[in-house]
Amino acid sequence: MSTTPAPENQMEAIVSLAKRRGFVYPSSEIYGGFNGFFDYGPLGVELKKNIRDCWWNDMVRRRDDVVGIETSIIMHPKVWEASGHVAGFTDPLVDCKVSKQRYRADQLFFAPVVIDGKTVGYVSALESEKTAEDLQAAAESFKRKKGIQGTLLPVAIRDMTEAQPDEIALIPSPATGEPGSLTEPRSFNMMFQTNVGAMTDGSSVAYLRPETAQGMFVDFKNVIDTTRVKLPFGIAQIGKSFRNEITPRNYIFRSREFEQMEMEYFIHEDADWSQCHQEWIEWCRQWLISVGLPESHLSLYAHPKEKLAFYSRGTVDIMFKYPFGVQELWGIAARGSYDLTQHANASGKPQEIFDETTKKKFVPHVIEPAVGVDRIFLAVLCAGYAEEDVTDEKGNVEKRTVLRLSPRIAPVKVAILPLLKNKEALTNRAKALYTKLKRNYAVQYDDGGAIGKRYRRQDEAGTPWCVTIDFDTVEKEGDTFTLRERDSMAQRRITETELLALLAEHVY
RNA sequence: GCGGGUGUAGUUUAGUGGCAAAACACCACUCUUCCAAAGUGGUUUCGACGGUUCGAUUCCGUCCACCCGCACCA
Repeated sequence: MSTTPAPENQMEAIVSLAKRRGFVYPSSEIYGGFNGFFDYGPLGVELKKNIRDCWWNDMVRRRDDVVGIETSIIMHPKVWEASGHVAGFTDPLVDCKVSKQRYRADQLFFAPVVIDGKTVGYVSALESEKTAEDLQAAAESFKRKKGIQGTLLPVAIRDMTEAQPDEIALIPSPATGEPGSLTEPRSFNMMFQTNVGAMTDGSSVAYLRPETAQGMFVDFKNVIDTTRVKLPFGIAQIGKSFRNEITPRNYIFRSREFEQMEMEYFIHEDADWSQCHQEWIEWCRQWLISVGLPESHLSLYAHPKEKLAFYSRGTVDIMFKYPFGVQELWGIAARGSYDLTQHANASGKPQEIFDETTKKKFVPHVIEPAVGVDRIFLAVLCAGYAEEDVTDEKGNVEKRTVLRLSPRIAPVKVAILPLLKNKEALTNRAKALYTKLKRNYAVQYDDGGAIGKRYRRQDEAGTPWCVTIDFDTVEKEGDTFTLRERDSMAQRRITETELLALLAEHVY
């Protein structure tokens, strides 16, 4: 019988296991932790590296039409002006301290109520089709209620980004109608700033990249000039990105420093982008399945047209059912020629390709599958985590915690276990096998404690197979070991040749 | 950023204004012929800072972190 912990406890159990076994630690923990940042421990770094390697192998090396690059994390500040991040990543927000409502400052409007040339108060309104009328009506109502005589001037509308500090306390909250509860507009540009060089004035400001994608666009010309790629082709990159998230949440799901795997697939301007988009969505879905995510936990979400960024022709997210809800895992966006055009305009360097048939130059369009390594990491942990009730020979029921990770990404592929550690014949054979296997695979040698305990220890680490060197190995013909499978706990005898074949088949 | 909750060992949790504990884990030794065996020994803890107090892990304050809800997530 298998039991799954209730959803409200599952994240806790996973976080606890991840810490206990050395997958994920809170960042800077001895200083009390640091919100939005995480460290990956010895098992975690292996798992993460395997996720990256699988993606790189499948996306770059095993394809003829995708090449890889690695661009710098800090790029010329103009990159982010051209991409729209300097302007678009800023969202000044205003809070109402009484109602706890939060407003975008540029969508919250106000006006002074001016009677006989004297400002007697303020009115406010949210952005709508008739903001001006609303404010005018509010001003008239204000005048009536206060019983002030005189001539009311037409209201002069401004939004909260233009409010003077001494005005903010006088502007009523749209929620309560009373002044005094609104905060100053706070700017939340999500790009981390730093300074390059010795000077720290405005001229030296640079940004930590909030996405790796711009590297592919900025190096587009370099790649087509120095390699033999022909449309359609992709440029891929894996690397760290940084976003100063207002509220990091859900463990490593939304953190301030994270790792992206992005690919920009460039196609002819006349190509059927919709079909290409669909093909990449399916490719990504199959890839997720290939690293062990159950199809049942995956779903697609097409962004509604009216919510798309103006340059986007369509964005589909592959969603994953996390314990805390169905959340975005992999976004596949059709971005048209927006990015290359932006950089062409900003840099003055055309980003074009020559079409031999039409003898015309054009800017390619792009399909962008973008995924976070950390989100896949969390997904495989959540999907693989299980607690089972197992009954032993005496009828005792015990809990088994197991991490069902695909052999492709499991941090340890095989554990080599001598049945007993005080019998040299066993340990010598085990060490020889260990030495041989570790040249090509991540393997562990473990002779500590009883065999059952070692099996369970490997279960928690997600090791798909254990190989036990027993007396039959060294005393009987055939040099066979016990192969114990993590998921079924089944055992069978296997030769070294068969073990190598098993690994070659499942670890790729 | 707001409201609520929570911080004690690697993990899960007891407990107290006066020597800080248990289980599991981990390490060592003995033992052990296939699913968290047994014995002995051992390492490790009151999130940080300040206040009250003769004395604070405990009470108070501030901060930090984590969880839940709201808001936010070009």
